[in-house]
Amino acid sequence: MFTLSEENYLKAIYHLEIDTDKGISTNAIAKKLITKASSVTDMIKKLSEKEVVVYKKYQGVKLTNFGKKIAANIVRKHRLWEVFLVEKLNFSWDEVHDVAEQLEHIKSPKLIDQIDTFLGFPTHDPHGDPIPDKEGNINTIEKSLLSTLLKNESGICVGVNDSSSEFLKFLDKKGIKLGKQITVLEKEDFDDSLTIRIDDIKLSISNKIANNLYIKKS
Amino acid sequence: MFTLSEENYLKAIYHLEIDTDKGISTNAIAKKLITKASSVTDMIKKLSEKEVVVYKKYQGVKLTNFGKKIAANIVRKHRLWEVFLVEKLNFSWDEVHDVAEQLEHIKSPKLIDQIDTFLGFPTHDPHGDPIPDKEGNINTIEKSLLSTLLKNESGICVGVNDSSSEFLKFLDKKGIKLGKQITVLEKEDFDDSLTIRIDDIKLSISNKIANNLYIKKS
DNA sequence: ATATATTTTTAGGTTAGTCTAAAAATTTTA
DNA sequence: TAAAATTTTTAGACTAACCTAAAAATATAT
Repeated sequence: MFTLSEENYLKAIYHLEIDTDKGISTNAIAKKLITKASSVTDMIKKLSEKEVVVYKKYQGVKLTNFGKKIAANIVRKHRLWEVFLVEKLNFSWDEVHDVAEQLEHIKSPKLIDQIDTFLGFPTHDPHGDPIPDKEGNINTIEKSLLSTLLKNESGICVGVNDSSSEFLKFLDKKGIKLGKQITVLEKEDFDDSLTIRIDDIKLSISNKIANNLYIKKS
Repeated sequence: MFTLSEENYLKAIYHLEIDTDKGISTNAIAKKLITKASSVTDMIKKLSEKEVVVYKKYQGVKLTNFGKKIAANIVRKHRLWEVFLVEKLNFSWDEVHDVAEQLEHIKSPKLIDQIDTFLGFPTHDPHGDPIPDKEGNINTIEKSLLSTLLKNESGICVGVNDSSSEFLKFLDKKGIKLGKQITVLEKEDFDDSLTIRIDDIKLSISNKIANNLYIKKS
């Protein structure tokens, strides 16, 4: 069994490993968890003894298969709870993160199975992130950052990169939601801003926004 | 804000205060929480500084009004989650306790409000215990232990005293549920066992069982 | 009322998880 | 490739929540 703190470390390493297959550095983990590198070193030793990570001094860590499974299960719980909050309890997509951070640590296999059933076995959370299955497998779909689309390309909005409350509220204000069709009408070389069409409305969005929206090209 | 451990102490004291208006002894708390008296003394000092209990050495503790409100809120969350598990997620009444012990510590006022709404503002949990309102008030109904009923008296089963999984499973096996009409047909002086009628079936039950079932007399 | 038993508190220690500061190793730069 | 910068680890300390053992206070029994 893993403590709350151990679970948070596993989850952090899991997320960091998505971008790379190299060892995850002590500093990267410290930054993600807003803690000190020395604390990370301590915890890594503990996780290494529990055989959820492989660790050699000064070389970062990698999750073992066992560690990956534990981590994916926490992510699974997090994302299922997010769906539950939005679908059943009228939370908006910018309100769910902090509560799901707590709920993901509840230990009850039956509970999460029943939540999954109750929700009809969802495959993605409210931000478009895939929900791992019980074995920890995820179903990744082909998606591109909106900023990488060329003029006249279009697709469906399928996810966000930044899921901070501020960014999500901004999207709400602009009428940008998952499932919407988006077409790139113009790209400005000057500041990399875009003009897009969504619901037959023209919208000008900055590069920062375009760098945080995922599109499934059509 | 209170730690998980502090919340568990507050809840324990809250439950112990139901039976008495005297100070709750260190030993009673230790027994309830399966810990040592010395640990209880330590924690009591901390709770006393946080002004949720009144404490004088060697005289036990009492919750302050503030402490009562905090404790009642935890109990409220526990019982609402139990209803949710039974009503929405197909848990049986003997499976909910351990999960609710975890869920009761989730901190999100919106979450518990929405759960309450989603469930249609239930007043009692699956074991017949009343759910405190947001201010911590509980609606106590007139109820008697089945063991105190006289021959030929009858009433509705409205609660259990012991909510251990073993006892609840035993009740399931005998067909005893909340809401059932129960009539006392015989009382044996010899061992204080009872013969009762439930669903037009005659049942013989021991004093131990009768001491753990609450009846609303009719 | 005094001796005995019980309860409660104190004193001092442990573990998990964090921290700061300094030492050691690695990486970058010139 | 040697010096400088950065990263990582180690050493030592802190807090929360627990523990054991002993001392102190209270309650019980003769």
